[in-house]
Amino acid sequence: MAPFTKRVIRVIQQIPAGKVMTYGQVAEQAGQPRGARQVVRVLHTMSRKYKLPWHRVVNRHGEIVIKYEEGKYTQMSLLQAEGVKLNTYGRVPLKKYRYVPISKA
DNA sequence: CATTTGACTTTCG
DNA sequence: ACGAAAGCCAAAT
Repeated sequence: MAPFTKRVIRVIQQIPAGKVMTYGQVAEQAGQPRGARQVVRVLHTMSRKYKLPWHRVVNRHGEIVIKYEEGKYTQMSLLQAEGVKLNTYGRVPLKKYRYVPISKA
């Protein structure tokens, strides 16, 4: 697997409960600002084998973007279970919940 | 090897 | 603020 993929995994595992990151942010932290789609792929592939908090990753508006309705509900539940409130439009207020990593390793 | 495929992002109207 | 179109890049086919 590409080193980028590994870094993506590590970044995702570093997201604390009750916080979220955008796909773009994760990609950026993993060293590839344009790699949002690869982050998506990693989530798909690895969330089965590794235990990744895929539900803490949303699109740049804090929206739940998942392709299947069931997945959306799942993610909503998990987030709310961690104390994340969704606004009227069903979005996560990134202003409050966006996780900003400090180290850049 | 060429084409398709995304749980995305940016830009333009 | 919203929708459409183009851009991006690694994996699967």
